[in-house]
Amino acid sequence: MTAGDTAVLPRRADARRNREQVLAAAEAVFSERGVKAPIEEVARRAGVGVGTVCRHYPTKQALVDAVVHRLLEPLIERARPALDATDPGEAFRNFVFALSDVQARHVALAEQMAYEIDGAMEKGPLRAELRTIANELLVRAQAAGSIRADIGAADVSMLFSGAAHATSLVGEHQEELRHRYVTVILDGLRPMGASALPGHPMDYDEMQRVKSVGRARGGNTSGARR
Amino acid sequence: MTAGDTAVLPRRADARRNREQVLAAAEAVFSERGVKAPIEEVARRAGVGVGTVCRHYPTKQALVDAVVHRLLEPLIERARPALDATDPGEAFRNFVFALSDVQARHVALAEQMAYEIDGAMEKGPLRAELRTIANELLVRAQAAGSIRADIGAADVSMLFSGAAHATSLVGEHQEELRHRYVTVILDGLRPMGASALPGHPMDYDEMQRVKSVGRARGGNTSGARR
DNA sequence: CTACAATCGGAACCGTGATTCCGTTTCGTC
DNA sequence: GACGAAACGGAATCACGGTTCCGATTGTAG
Repeated sequence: MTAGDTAVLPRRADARRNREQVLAAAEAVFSERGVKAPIEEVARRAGVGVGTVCRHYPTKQALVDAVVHRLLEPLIERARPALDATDPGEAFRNFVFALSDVQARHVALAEQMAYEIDGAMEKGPLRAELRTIANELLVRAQAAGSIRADIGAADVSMLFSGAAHATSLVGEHQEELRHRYVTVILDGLRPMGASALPGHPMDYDEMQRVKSVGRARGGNTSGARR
Repeated sequence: MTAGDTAVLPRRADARRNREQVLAAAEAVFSERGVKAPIEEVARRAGVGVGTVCRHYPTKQALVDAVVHRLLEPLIERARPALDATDPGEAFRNFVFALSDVQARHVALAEQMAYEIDGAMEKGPLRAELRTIANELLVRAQAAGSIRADIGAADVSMLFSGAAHATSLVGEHQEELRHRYVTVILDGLRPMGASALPGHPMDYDEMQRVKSVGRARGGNTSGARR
């Protein structure tokens, strides 16, 4: 089930227990204080020493990856059945809400990973599957006329991850706010009376390409230097 | 005019020149590599030593603040006349595009500042003015029936800063993408056939309050720990 | 119960980056 | 052109956080 802990599992029972506690602690700490939270904090929360954390996850990045993996899994479980839904528009909207919930819990993670180390971008079969599903849901919703046609799956990702990111900065009402903004964006994605958009629909492959350009030299390649 | 360099200006000509060069370099470096870029990089780009940078801006945060200040100023210049525009809806839309351009150039900065050190949140009279203008533009657009009524100025900020953030992760087509997403969100903000939103319109004062709650203890106060 | 290997805890080590210090250089005045 | 103060550069200092190491501890097979 947990295909992510590809590393050989510890032999001893207490080790396995600790490994799990560390992962849980990391998830909590990272969503509260962001990925920048020191490992020592994770260790303390897990009730173990730093040495233990570092033995189980030899590098901080490895720990981050593991946490992300753990967040993605349930999302996919929830999303897969949506492919058989009767109303594609409804299915898409539900998925988007679910996605934004997860993203909101680990914006800091996703971000770091997305444009810094990249990390699980290609590695994760989970990520690939998530994308496939998201794409499928979008296309069906578009075919059903529930979503404007001039939008790609990557556009959707960005729009909603942006909303998740924005709300992650506040302390209270996060959930409510996020849903508020997701709703607004969904309204903007309806086909009726949609304004003309500059550019063209962006799919995941192109986003990938376009991101790597950015990573090569900083981040802002468009526009001239001042 | 430059009310931000509140620190006593250097007496000597070359010092003033350097100060300016440092600021320009910082703006460039920060938008390219993010606020995390080392001071030494800024110094190199400005063609001065680190010591010089640190003398002019005694702390890195001070440097960041100064850069933000410099970005806000022209935006306000552009926004003020919009208050007299004939079409409030159009004025609002224009302002939003302008705002998103600036935000996109310093997401990293704004972010850092907004939820970490907070910094200029109350200090900056510029920020206050920007808010006032933004709020006014929104209210007028709503009164004119161009924008849905169940939205507050802080909602608008968050939505668009989210869009800016999302696009900041890519390397190419930033400008185009950002406008793409801003357009989608603006479509979502139209009154016609708007979906019901959870929660209530959020203004800047409440956002302020709600953010400080978050800062007190990490960031995720909503929902129980796992 | 014992012995051994797997684990653990946390101190020591290392690299990175902000800040400080001080001998040297440059500006502005007389 | 000479002098004193202002500013400079960059090496030294300091703080912080990830990673490594090793003596102490603990689970488990026999």
